Amino acid sequence: MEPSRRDRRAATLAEIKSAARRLLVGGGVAAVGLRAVARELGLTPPALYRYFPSHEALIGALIVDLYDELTAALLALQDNDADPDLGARLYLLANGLRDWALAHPAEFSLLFGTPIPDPDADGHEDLPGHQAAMRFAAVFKALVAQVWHQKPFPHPSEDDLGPVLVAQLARKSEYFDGMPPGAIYLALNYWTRLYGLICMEVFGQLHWALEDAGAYFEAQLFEIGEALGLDCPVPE
Amino acid sequence: MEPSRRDRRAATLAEIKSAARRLLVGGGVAAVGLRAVARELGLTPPALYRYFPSHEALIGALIVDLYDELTAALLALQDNDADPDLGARLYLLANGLRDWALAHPAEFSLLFGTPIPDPDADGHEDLPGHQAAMRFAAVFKALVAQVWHQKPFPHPSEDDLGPVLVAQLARKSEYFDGMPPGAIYLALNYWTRLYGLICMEVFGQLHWALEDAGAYFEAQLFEIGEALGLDCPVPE
DNA sequence: GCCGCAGAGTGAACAGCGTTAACTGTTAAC
DNA sequence: GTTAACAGTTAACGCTGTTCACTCTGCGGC
Repeated sequence: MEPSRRDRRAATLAEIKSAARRLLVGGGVAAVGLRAVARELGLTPPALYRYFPSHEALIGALIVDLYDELTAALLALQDNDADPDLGARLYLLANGLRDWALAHPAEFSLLFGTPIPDPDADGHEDLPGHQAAMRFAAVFKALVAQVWHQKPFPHPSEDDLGPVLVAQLARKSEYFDGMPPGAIYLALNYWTRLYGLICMEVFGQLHWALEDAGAYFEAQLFEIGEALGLDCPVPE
Repeated sequence: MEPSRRDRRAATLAEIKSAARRLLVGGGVAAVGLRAVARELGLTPPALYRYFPSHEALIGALIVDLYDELTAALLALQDNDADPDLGARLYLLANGLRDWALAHPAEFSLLFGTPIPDPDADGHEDLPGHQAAMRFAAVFKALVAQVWHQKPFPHPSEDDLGPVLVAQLARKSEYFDGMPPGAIYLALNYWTRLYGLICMEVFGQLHWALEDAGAYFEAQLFEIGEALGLDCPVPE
């Protein structure tokens, strides 16, 4: 059976994204040019406009794909190792993110590197990457919420945080499956520190102090896990 | 007295960098083009090659200037408010960095946003921005070291950190004015968390959770200051 | 079974980019 | 007063994303 017209279109579309990614890992975002992609699969630049309305759209599609791939990888990691201990699962997740980032620095840079300051644009919530990013974030959020609901961890009181911060955190209580502001604060801390740490390592900003940040990351992971009331496994 | 030849050269050089910065704040790094700068001061693009050997060099000079400006601003902040309490000074410094970042997001992005993964280049230590960045970092380092030497804060033992991490940290003991690995670890934490936090806020990655990260930053600053044994002033 | 139309792809072109080369004035120095 | 360095220009090259007009191919409707 010959490939139908739609199949052929889907196939070349996949080829385009494949070539784009190959260029990405080879030379960073800057190397993913319209002409370079076209050159890669032996056709002329305007031909790509049959598949993407612009260069930016191509990059956007690439971003979505990468987010989904990362999300799937993390979910698979969770499923494969069905440890009943949620702390161990969170530990696995955090390490999985770091491993992915270190194994795919170019892709990680595209996803998490300087996502444009975006001054005060309101309608920036429906740009392609945003939903995929939310799906990715939801993986961590879900697990942290599970941890909370299994064994609520000690968290700062509302008096400690102050009314302004509490009001903002409380607004996210629904999203965090009913967690109280103090617990959301700790969840936010977890993400903030994990994210910051991985970014700094991948982007080489820790290099001046530590040539191999692995041990430091491990120690930090233990610290931030502790804040969530779980004694993370430190597998020597 | 007429301006000498050297003065004129210095003047246009300053004009170039001024125009470059104007474009930077107006439209981000991408807006700082050779032709755009030339257009800004009414001359042709090749004329700029009398002042900078390449576009990259121009950006590099801009980076150095911005680092120095930021460093000077932080030092001035320290001098103006000569609080003898080192904790208060560190608090002031951290807040000063955040204020500068929020007031100059485009400049901050240029300095701290995704500084190229830079795979395994060895000779990247002498690129223009690096020394300026080190001078900037030294401001924080010096103050933290002062804090330590005034009143050594409790720090994790070498057994807690593990031999691998301790070995790496110990290598920086000289740079950190003789602080022990455990204390350097906490100093590194301070910088890591402060830096990560500000980046996330400026780059809008906290926006999904907090529309105004000020209160959150304040709370975090208190936390990370606590780790250095200082009870940070929580004003009002 | 032929027609027609949508889709895929091409070639030429445009505007903008960083950069280079050859050239023209001005200006300071010996 | 001559000379040489300097600031600046014009023209051009190769690169980028993008558009337009065009061709060719193959599937669907009559």
